[in-house]
Amino acid sequence: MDHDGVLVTQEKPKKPRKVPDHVILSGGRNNRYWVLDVEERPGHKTLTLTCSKSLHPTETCLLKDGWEMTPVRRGDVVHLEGHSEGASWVVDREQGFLVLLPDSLISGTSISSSIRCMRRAVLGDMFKVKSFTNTITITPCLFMLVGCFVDCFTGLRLMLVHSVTLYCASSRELLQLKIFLWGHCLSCRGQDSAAVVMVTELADIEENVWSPRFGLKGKIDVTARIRIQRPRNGSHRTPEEKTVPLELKTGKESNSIEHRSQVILYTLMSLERYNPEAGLLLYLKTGNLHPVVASHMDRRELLKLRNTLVHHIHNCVEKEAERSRLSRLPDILTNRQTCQYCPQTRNCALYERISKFIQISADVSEDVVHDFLQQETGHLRPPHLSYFSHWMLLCFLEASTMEAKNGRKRVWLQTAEESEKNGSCVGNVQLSGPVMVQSEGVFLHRFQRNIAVPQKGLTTSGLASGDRVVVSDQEGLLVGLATGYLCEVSRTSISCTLDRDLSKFSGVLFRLDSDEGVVGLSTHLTNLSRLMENCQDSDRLRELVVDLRPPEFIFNLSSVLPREAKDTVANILKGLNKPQKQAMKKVLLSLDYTLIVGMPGTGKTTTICTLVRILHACGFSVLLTSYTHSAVDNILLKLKRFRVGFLRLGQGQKVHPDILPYTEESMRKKGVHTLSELEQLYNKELVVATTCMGIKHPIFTRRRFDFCIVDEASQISQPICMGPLFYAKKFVLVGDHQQLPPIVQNQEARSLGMDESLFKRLELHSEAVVQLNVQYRMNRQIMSLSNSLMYEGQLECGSERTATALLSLPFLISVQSELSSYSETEPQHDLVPALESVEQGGISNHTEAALIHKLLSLLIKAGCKPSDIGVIAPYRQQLKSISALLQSSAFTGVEVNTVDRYQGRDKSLIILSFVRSTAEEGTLGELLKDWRRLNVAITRAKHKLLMVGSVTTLRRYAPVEKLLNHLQRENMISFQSAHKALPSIPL
DNA sequence: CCTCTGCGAAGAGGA
Repeated sequence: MDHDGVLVTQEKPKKPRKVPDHVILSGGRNNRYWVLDVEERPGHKTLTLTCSKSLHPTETCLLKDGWEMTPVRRGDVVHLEGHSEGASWVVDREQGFLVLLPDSLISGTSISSSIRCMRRAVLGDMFKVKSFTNTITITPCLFMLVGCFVDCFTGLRLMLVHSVTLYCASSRELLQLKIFLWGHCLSCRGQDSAAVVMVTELADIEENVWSPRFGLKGKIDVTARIRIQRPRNGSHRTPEEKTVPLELKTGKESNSIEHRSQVILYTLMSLERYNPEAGLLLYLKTGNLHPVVASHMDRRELLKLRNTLVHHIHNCVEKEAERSRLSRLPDILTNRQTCQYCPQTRNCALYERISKFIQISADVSEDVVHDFLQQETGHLRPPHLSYFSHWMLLCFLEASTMEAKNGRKRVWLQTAEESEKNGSCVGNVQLSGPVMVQSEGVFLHRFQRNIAVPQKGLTTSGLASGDRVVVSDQEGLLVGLATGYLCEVSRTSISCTLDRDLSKFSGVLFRLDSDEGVVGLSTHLTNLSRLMENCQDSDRLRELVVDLRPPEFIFNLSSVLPREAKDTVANILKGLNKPQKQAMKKVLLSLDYTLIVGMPGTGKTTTICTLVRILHACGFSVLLTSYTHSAVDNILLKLKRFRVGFLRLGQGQKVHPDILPYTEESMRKKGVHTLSELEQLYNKELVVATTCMGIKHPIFTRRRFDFCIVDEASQISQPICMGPLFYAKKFVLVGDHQQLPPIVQNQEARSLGMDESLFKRLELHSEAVVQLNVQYRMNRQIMSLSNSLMYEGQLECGSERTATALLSLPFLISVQSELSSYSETEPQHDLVPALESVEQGGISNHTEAALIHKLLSLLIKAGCKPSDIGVIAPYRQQLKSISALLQSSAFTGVEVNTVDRYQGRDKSLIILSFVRSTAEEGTLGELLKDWRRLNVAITRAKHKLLMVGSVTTLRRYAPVEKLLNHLQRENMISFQSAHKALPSIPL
């Protein structure tokens, strides 16, 4: 503190910071200010702000009467409510609100749960705790019940004076609703008995509200229209009409501060829709209706809580001396009443243990806390705690990068026109035709462009079928009305399935925004937390994953093979090669786990399919998973041909059409009405298949499997990969750590090892590893590249036919003569520098693209089928510039894609464009530094591989350098100039 | 510098 009493909270010197690209600032109603400086004085705080990315002009905001406690920091984005005079705002007891990080929408229940324990609310945001009850439900929830009576009574004027009786058609249950006499504002409270409130209409049920103004979100049980009749001096005044949120509670009538706060928050969220000054709280057990008046004071205090909560959620990682670490959470509350039934006790204790572990211990050493920690985490040893905290940190780092990229805020901060330019939005559409109910809670909508506004077609919008979408109104008042999936995009209309029926908005102009990247890392965190649980499943997995206990095997196959299955198994094994058979044997003998290394082209899918068949024949149950839907379905498509039944879990939209009949969705359509029928469906098949993220399905609250198989395991991060493993006694991971690792966007997280898969971690136990090294894809020369780069000669051809297979080019000779004349006429062309260009969307190389175009023309002319050709590049932008040259119909069928996307696939002929070609000292990108990406790139071709790139630049990448050396040694580089090389394998 | 797939969700209620 200096002599003025100014407390400098930020580190001096104050460097003027640039506003990051992803931050959107604005003035006006949804204003977004960037905090340039925070000046604290006793009793108040002054912020220096700007809503312009150029950092001027600046404004100030004075925070006092408690607002100065808001944990706002330099570099935060805030929203201001109230008014300003001459660019200076005042937020105090009477007026104004400060909303910290308003684009992080916090749910009403999170805030109300923070009233008693802020720590619990923060933990609740990180860890989704699975409820202790059975989550398999068929019976409609309360809201469907209410929905039913809305159907029956909409339009009916209900005369509710003192009490009213409603019949609920679905349950034949009698609901008695006593309607309390109620005055709508505070001053009337004393004369409540004089006012009569009538609910005249139920305007909406389970309305979804996103309120970017207050940084809130929630679902409002009932939106009710009410009439307030206030007699005065015997004479009747005209009744007042109001629309208010009504919160239903089926439990005990507590009228608790949490319940009332929820209602107050709903009044804030719906401020822009109908500006309610109060809401209703209805307890169905007693039928009592409580009015909840939303005073400025209540709203103010709740928003302060929200600000504290959002601060903790956002600052879960802090940086010290260039190194990140987990931040401390709000203090532990040791109130037996509150803590006793808290669902977060384990995480609360875990977090305390790891924060002590990492930081200098705080003063908490009370016996109560000690006992609590002992009880919850006594079973964990230091390695467990450090695994947990390490991965928590990695996940938070990664989440922060994803958050920065998260485009959801564009839905309310950008106009539809602006978003359409990014190709992530379609604006100016309205409902066309009726809304169809597809199934429970799935409503099929069709939208059309508003004809009054002439615009380009919808197919160019960038939205494609299968995308997740959010529907909002065009004006930005009704944000996040519904979410769902796009089904079909045609030139004139768009259809999608939504979670709400929007038919009452006919005529309203909508915008549809793609809703990507909002998954977050809650599955990761929840899995990590689960790994630390004190229970059998978790203890065993923790031993294997964290302690790296060596896996055990038995030696006698006959003890696991049922006698009656022996012949079948022997029969199935016949089609396999040696290493594949070995893999089968190893899995059967394993007591813990097996790792199958599937080198390129070695028949991974076939192997897994066979493995499932064998396990099935032995009567073992199998949980079959992978990270992607397509990988899961690939195996199932093969499995389908044999007589192996299975149940496929997952969104129908994402499942392969041929697998659809096996999904839960289509099974349920055949008639599942009771809980036991549903259980039957879930238990019927020995084989269940889903993605790693699909494990929160209710089936897993009960069922356990003998084996869990995870395909693509080397591409899955540890916290996700372990998810399905909780549900099986033994597991099999299939992958190849020499191919692509899990994608990690955050640089620091990657450097701290987040891209190490479980497959790789466990690989140190070589006794658990079987290698599939016999491949049926590449011919001998192509295979030699990979062998010299990665596999040290381990890769073998499965047959002489594979080894010698060549591309057939029936018209080669005529093209050759043409080619030689071409070279003679334009020899200097190849000496033109082929420099890369850095554009908005990434890096590309137009010269390489042109060269590839030429190569393709020649090859196709020589008789190569376009569908046998794949063009790959590490950079997405390069695909665009190549595809742009391949518009002619002659090229239809040529598949242009990234290296990453080609993993697991092959083509007869592959042309690889390396793209990078910089002048001398240009910076090197990350992509080509990865050995594994290069390995994938060169192992996609069966018969011919053409690589196009600049040798001088590429030599700076260690992996490519090694490859080039090999090519040179083997005399495989056929052409080279100063700036360009065209290595190729002779035909 | 730039590779990309996952996913329902806020809130239900027991003391």
